[in-house]
Amino acid sequence: MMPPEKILKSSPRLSHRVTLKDVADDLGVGMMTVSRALNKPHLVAEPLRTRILDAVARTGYVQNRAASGLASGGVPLIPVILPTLHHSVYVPMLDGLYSVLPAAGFEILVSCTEYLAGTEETLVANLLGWNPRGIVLSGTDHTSATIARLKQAKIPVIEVMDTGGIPVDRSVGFSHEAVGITAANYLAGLGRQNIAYIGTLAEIDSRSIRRIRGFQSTLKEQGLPEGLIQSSSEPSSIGLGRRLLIQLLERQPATDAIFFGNDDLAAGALFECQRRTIKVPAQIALLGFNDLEIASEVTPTISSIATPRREIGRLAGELLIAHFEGNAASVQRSIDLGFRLIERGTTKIQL
Amino acid sequence: MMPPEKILKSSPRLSHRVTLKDVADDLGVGMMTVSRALNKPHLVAEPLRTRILDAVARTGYVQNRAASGLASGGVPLIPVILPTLHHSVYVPMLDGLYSVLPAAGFEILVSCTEYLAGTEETLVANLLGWNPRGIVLSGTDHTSATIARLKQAKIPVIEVMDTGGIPVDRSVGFSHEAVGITAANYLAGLGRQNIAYIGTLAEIDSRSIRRIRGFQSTLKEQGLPEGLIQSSSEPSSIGLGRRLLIQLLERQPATDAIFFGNDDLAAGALFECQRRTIKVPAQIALLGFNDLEIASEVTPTISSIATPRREIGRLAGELLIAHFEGNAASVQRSIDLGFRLIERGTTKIQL
DNA sequence: TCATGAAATGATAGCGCTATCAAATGATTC
DNA sequence: GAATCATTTGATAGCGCTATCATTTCATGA
Repeated sequence: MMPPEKILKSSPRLSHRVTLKDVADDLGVGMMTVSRALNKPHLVAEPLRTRILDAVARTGYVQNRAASGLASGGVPLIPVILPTLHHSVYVPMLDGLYSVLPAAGFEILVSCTEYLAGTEETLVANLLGWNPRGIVLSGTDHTSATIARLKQAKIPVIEVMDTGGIPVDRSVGFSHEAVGITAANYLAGLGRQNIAYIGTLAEIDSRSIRRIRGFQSTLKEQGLPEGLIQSSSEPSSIGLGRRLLIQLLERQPATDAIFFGNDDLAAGALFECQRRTIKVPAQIALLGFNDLEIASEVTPTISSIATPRREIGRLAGELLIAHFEGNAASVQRSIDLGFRLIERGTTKIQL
Repeated sequence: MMPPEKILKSSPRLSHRVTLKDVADDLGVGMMTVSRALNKPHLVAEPLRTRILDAVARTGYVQNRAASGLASGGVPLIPVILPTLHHSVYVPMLDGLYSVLPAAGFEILVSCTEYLAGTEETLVANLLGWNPRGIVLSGTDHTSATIARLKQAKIPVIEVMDTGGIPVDRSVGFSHEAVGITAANYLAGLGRQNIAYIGTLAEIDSRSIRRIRGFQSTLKEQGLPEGLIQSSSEPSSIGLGRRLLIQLLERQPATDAIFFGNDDLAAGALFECQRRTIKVPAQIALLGFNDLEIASEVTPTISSIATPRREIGRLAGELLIAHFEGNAASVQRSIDLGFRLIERGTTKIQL
């Protein structure tokens, strides 16, 4: 009688996928050679390499990323945590990242916090579970648990869009406080007396807070009354700009200049002014932020503060790559790419 | 003399991360118990479970997703492939997915093809390498290699935004051809004679092609001249709408109605009409598509065809979950959620 | 009292890949 | 022709986790 066969423990498989071994056996070569032909082609001699790549194409083999990531101790992945995709502010930043990272072999994984407190902490923990090679976050305000985790991960961390705090590792952006200062100085310089701010999350979002801080302190310096803040926790949109303008004018009908947290808000306010036949800029000057497309397409065109979002993304990507190539040490921790005030029709009578 | 010690092969580690074993040893329990406490808490008795969760929090343990995915034969991940994030058309669809998938334990991984041919094929291959539990694609046009891979993966595939082709597995969307028919019938019904189409990627994007097909065939039925098509390969934007209008009017100054491939194009065209003091809708009627926010915020408001993008995303997510729970068999393969024409100021004089 | 089985926990074997080292092969030099 | 070295390929041991089965514990009833 035969001895009882040892029953093989079978691990689950969603379906029998073609594995490295299948390809290797098919050609009668070692698994490592196939692995090399795919990952480090220069280490495999020409005739074999071609045969292997053919076999890969023929069998439809796809690398199992989980296995690869486990074996090599990390995944060529860069998670990017954004506040939201509901307005297009962060898309150019993503473009910047996409313009350099994929070419260097990194995949980008986009996630959004939707400005919800605590979301970032969970996201960071989850994303670090992938063992990514680096990570990109928005802003420099994070819970201490998040900061601890990021430091523990020992991977490059790039915080984008803001240079206002102390970076965990490196930051690339611009100073929101300086934006607030520039806006207030500019509007005050136009001779405006009652300068207000319309934005979202004025007390929650740290970038808004910094902008408002710079704005208020400058108004004070200029001997002007403290600016009214009209804010909402809704995401920024044209309609919201319209509604916040209505609310603001109820509180302070004498308002003669407004700085906005985003151009879509400014556009909404402009539309509402036009509806009410309030003359812009004669009666109220409007200054937007971010230089979104809509600002230069409406009539009158909306003055705005242009932010180098695409460049921020690109530089963030380049810093990561520099880090992986081992020459990042010399770079300063916080890189300020500045911003640019663009004077258009809503603050200046166009000839 | 001691025998030469076998030198342990060391695998690389980006940094010593806390592992399951660390947590287990710390508490003097088995690894499986810790794993269970995290993944199937009901299988671990109360006092121990709490101790384990405490230890996890204390040590900052994060599950290694690659190891977990490898061991369990798949990752609770749903990749979503979109055409682009450069306009906000697809964001509500994402919202819909986010409203159901994370609650059911799935992570969402967003990627974009940017309408580049071949990108989708590469993306699908890469993404399937994660062994995801399901996948969401835009549209029903894919290369045969992509279709083959998707079928081979044996996971649910949901194609969203379009019901025009034969789905690989299931599709949720609406008929772009019906949109074109509705638009043409509506504008013809207003008595317009020279009806044109302004859009992007008119010959490349299959959804545009289908819309145009329905549009042209309906004009023909109505005994109207073939509609002029003014198209560009740039991404849709306000400025592009303005430029395409200029080009169109050069080709055919008698144009009295235009159907647009997206509302931002319609807005740009409206702005250009206003600049040229062309009366809208008296001289030219404008009909947009997608009912983006800008359509209802400009003056006159832009008539548009509203598409149920959020619902499409939500339903796609629900179909996936139904599949995982084993009760998807009864659902029809292609679900048409329809669309709605919204009559506003650019096609109808408002009282 | 002891069988009986449910509930809780643990030991073990891979998942599919890559790092590492060993071996084989070929090229080069004296 | 042998020694030396670079190039190419292969065998093996994990990476950290979970599925599976084995074991232990404990309540239950005859």
